[in-house]
Amino acid sequence: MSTRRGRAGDIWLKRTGGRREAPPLSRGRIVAEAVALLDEEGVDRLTMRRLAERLGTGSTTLYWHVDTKDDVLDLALDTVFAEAEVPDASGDWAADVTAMVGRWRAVMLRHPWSATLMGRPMLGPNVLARTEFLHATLRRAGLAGAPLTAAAYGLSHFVVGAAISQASWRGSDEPSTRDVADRILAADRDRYPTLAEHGHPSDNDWDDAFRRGLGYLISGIRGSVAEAP
Amino acid sequence: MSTRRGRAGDIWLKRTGGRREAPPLSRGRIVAEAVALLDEEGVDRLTMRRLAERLGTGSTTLYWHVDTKDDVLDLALDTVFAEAEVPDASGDWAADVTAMVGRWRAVMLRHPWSATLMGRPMLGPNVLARTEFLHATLRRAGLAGAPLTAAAYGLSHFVVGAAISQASWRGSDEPSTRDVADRILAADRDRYPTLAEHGHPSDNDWDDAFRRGLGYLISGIRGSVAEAP
DNA sequence: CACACCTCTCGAACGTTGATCCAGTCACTA
DNA sequence: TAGTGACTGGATCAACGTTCGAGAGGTGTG
Repeated sequence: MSTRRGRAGDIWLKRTGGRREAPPLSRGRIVAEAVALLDEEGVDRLTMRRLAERLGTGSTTLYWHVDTKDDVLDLALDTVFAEAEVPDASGDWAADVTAMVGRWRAVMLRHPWSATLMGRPMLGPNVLARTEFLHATLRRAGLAGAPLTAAAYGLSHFVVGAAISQASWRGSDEPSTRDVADRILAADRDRYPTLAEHGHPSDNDWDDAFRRGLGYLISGIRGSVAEAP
Repeated sequence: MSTRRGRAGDIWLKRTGGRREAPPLSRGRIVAEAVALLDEEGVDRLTMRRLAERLGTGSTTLYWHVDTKDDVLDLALDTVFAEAEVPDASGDWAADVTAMVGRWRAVMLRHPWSATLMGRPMLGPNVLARTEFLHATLRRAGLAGAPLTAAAYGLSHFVVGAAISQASWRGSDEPSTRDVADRILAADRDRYPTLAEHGHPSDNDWDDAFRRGLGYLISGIRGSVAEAP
């Protein structure tokens, strides 16, 4: 008998290969799984334990790769923004801005949890790259200084606000926020006459309102660039 | 000796007066204290236990007046919006809108937690009343149908986005988000040239950017009303 | 006076969470 | 063979939102 460290047969319990059989846990795998979990179950179902379970590890293992749960959220948030492709610069700044902002919005609607997470500083590289594109494009349009800042911020505020509003509408469906809202407006029709008259938006209405609203903003920016070139 | 129910002397333990000595716990008192707590310590320090402690009651008592913690947040959120006074309608719709939206923003900056809570459906009476005012004012300006919806939504998206962005900037100061951002931009100056060039906004810059951005939006709306009256 | 009833309070407790401690396991090097 | 550094996870902690059920106080009814 050779000297043994463990019980006989537990070779089969040991992990195989030069490394682990599955790709070893990494920050990247954690974040990717977090995004999947957030997409499937929403932001308040994301638990370190549940996340670890999906990854096939112990929950405490995650803390080797990540400092806190907030870090996971920050990383997940920045990750999804990579989906919003940065358009090539064409000659038409308004078209470029519209394309970028539209994709940005699409990403947030595809991952509704991302909209609700926007209350934290967004300093990830993907977010910054897209903000940089906005600034650069507006600069090419002839803006600079305070007007440039205002235009870039205005556009991003508009997208963020739009995504949050729409996501919060669609997020909760028990017993369908729409019904609740309808009942409120019906009950106090005299208090909110204009609101009640217009009813609540369908998905198409949201898209249309977004396009139009963005149009207002861009035409306002264009006006300011025209009058002081 | 008269017949006694309790032990001798425990009169002093009983509460005095026809009712409790302090005004009895009520939904209103709970919400008011919640707002105070949120203002002082921020959103993730709001605990049912801490809230109850400040009210001098047991934590479980709150659940008689309120169903869940989310209800407290919803109520607190709507409550602060009452601070944004609804302006009297003047002849100038743009001025009215500017006033309303400016006060709305001021409220959210005064209660930064409110900005981060915006990811939930806002159906409280105070929020609705202010949204109604926006709609009604724009209607008086000559808008109707889809353009009206787009304009009203656009304005509220802009305010919400602006407040969230600014609040998230000011919210965390450890070790001052500004420093972190500066370091990131300094490290990757070549990746974010336009961004780095403009630096990060002071409070005055935020105000200025808000005013200008709102100006773009309103002038865009005005343009659309002029060309199709 | 007794009894039932409604409103309101709260201690104990349950299950879950984010996070820490520390004892390990593994591959690699000297 | 011993040692090192990268990585894992079981036990554990304090805190949380919420439920349960036992009550206290006031009001009404006979």
